[in-house]
Amino acid sequence: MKKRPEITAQTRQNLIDSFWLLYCEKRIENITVKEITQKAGYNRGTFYEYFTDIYDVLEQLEASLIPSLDELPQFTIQNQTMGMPLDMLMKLYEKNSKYYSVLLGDNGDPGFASKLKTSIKPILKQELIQYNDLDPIEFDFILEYILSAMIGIMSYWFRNDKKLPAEDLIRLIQDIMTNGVTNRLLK
Amino acid sequence: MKKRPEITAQTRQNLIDSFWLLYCEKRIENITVKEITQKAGYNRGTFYEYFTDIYDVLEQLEASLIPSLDELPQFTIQNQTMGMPLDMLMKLYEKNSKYYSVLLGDNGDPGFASKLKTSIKPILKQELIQYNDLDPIEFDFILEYILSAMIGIMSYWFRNDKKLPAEDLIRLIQDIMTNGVTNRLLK
DNA sequence: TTTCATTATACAACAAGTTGTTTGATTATA
DNA sequence: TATAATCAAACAACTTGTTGTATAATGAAA
Repeated sequence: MKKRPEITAQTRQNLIDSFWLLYCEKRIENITVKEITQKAGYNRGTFYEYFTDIYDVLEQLEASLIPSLDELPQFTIQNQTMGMPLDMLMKLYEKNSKYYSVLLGDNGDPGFASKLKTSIKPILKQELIQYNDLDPIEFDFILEYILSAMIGIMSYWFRNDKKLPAEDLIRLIQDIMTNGVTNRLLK
Repeated sequence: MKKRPEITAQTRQNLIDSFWLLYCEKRIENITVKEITQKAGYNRGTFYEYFTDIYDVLEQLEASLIPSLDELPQFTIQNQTMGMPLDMLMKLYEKNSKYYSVLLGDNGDPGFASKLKTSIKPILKQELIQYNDLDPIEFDFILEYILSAMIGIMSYWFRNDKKLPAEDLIRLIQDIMTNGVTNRLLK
């Protein structure tokens, strides 16, 4: 198998691309193998040479979008001051916005947000753990809080065509994170 | 049709219940009408007397889980001090935890979180708008931030069998919201 | 270089299962 | 007894995953 990588890689990618076009339009459960292969110009059977089923396409695609530890921008308190994972997430999002805004949106995959959090948590943890003596459990909750908020607000930002200038958004989040949301809300 | 509401309401509920048992086990697209009606002890045709298709069941179920404006606990700055929507969401979640933890979980429906946010936002907005002079757009971002964080951390809490005592969780969130997350993280 | 067997790639056709609908028959209740 | 509620059976249309087959690129032998 796979003795002609240029060809199979191309076919694979064509199928993924067609899948993505459909995924942007409708829920995954309404996508058929027939549609994908027709759009890509292949026989339906060919699909099964590359994927076990439609969910396999999504999984493979998602896997390629989850940053591995070493390719994530290195994160230290020094270079990030307070920014926390803000920059990291921002860059990640920017780089893959085409996919992220859909996967993290209303018709996306709730599992993807989890995968993303899971991949980022260890990095933050490792760096932050030395600066506090929090109960590990409580620490996890705080991380979950931060990442949920960030992913939520970033998705909102992309969804709404970046109505707010990027600088304003960053300033806003940083302010909320350092001074609390209450102060900002109650003047 | 529907001249004997007691009976039809019961049937409807039985079908929804069976659907829910299956939904807790597997992805919605692998659920068949046959399975639902078999589990509930009805003929397959009966299903179509009540729902147009399987997604219709989920939609109807979700609709019953989204609080309407008037049934939401009234929220005022006075009685909530800083708590913001915390108590509100907490009670809502507690009341429907059986469904919320699944719908908001990894295999849930990403659209449900949106629906929930959309239903809560106006209430917060209405009450909070008078206490600040924020730019409306920025205001929306802050709301999105808060609700994403809250829903995220609450889901995490339920998913992990409430490892943290409820009081601790509430105190934690309130602290983060009033004093910022940074302070808590960096001792 | 040319030939030819190998095999990677893609295809067409298949059985099995689901969907949503329809028709007409059973219950049971009011 | 009239009819609401459910059931049984059958339907065409569609999707799925698999199997066996054709095409064409590859590389070793002549």
